[in-house]
Amino acid sequence: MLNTKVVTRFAPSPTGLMHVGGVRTALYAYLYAKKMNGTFILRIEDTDKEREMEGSIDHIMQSLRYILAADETLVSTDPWDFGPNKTGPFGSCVQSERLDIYVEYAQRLFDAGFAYTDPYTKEEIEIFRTDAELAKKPFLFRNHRPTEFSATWDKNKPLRFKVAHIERTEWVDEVRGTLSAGPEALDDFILIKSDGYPTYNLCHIIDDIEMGVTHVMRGEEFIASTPKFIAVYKALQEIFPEKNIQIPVFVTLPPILGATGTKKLSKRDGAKDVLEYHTEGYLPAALANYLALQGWNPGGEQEIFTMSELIELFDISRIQKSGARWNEDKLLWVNKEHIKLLTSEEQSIKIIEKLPESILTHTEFDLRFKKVLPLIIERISVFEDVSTLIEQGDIEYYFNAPKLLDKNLFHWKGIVDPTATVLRLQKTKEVVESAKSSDFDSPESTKTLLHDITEQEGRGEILWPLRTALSAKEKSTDPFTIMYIIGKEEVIQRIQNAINTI
RNA sequence: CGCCCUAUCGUCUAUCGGUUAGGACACAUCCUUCUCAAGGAUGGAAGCGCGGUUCGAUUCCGCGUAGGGUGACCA
Repeated sequence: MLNTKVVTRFAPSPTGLMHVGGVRTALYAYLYAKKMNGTFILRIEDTDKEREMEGSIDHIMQSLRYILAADETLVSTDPWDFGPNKTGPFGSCVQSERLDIYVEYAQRLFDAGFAYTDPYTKEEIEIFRTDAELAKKPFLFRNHRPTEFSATWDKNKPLRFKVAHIERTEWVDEVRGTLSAGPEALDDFILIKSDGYPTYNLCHIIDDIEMGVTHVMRGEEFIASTPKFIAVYKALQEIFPEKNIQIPVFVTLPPILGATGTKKLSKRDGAKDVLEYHTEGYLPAALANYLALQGWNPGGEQEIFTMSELIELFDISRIQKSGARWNEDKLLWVNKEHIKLLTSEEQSIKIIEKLPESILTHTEFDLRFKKVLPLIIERISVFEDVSTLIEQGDIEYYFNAPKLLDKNLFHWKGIVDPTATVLRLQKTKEVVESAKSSDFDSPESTKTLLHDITEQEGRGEILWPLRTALSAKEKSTDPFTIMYIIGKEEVIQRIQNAINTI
């Protein structure tokens, strides 16, 4: 009985910070696993001890926890079924803890004649390579393959895979269709380095087999080496017929291009550490939404999706072939749309945690905040924008009377006429003083309250100085809304302050 | 130099041989009784080129062209 359960994996090497390209690969693997009720594995490929970076594994885990927190059905804090902190039936998910397994496989490959000790030094190989280059010929190690092989594996030297059949390779990629490569793509490559560490080429295949991985999602940089991997699979199938080894389904993902240039996204192109998006207040659901659409789409015209919708709709056959350029403007828009999707409680929590004491301690805070919330929401794209609004004094005036008034700001269209401006403010104040409290029930009712005076005196003539008196800002929310928020008494006070200033 | 992949508005994309080639982001203009914001309306904007198959090609095929990947004791 064949086990048909889908198993996907994300297998980064801990050599630096995660950026959005890597996270998207993880996201697709996750979406597909969830859609198929399968298993998602986070595997750490840390066999290159020279390039490994301290703290990188932790950073990878944090990054995945951040973006996959978008999955509202997730109960655990860890989105992976198996990972560096959770071993599976196959053992550890960290390759450096699985070295024995690789050596065992390598020995079997050696015994079966699929691997041999590389007799050359690095320097000798380098000479072969430059010779080939000078002769304008492609370099193939197998042209220098020794004619006789030692009977025992010399572990002080690299172990090379011996390609059994030098021939054209053809395979099916779920995204690209039938792919093929000529025999030039096949060469003898290193399985185990002279330092005893196995290479990616060997480990990832063994792990995929041992972990039962059914679908391998990765970037197009791996297309070129796929014939080599297939050759290893074939050798292993021959050695271990009882294991019923299946070649996984290959799913090639298109590259994410930098905002400028034509190359794959890199740090040079402004690729940010994924956790920076966290710091900047991007919602996991928004980043997942945008990222999912960067190289895939379900057809149709909907653009905003929740994580469960993405899981529901995700479909390998609709993954894009060509690269997608990273567009931070659109990401910002997607985030804004997701902020709107939150409940007002969720929005409030995110905003309140950024507000200063001077606002939080206001006696009418709860009452006013409820009215202010939608005004803030329509002015932000990420929650971090709230901090900017605060710095610019765009929130303070909803709560506290402005302290510094610029007397030049009160004059409509810059026509400096203090007498006229004071007179209009005076008249406005009188209207407000005679108002009923119900006139402050909504922005519409305050507008009605001022209807007659604005008609008589002119809209700009009345509203500009009034709004300036209320907010002390050149640009702000309209006066009707501010009046509704702060109430009759405070409106009168602020107008009086303005009159006194002018 | 070899092997390989890709190609629709500025960007992300829809179309699965027949459409006035649609949507979104960005941009511009207008509306929304002052300024912003948000919202609405409108607009400009695309099938890389040449052949072939077909009654008909953005779509299928070939050749160019352009961009990209790969050819590590990296992954």
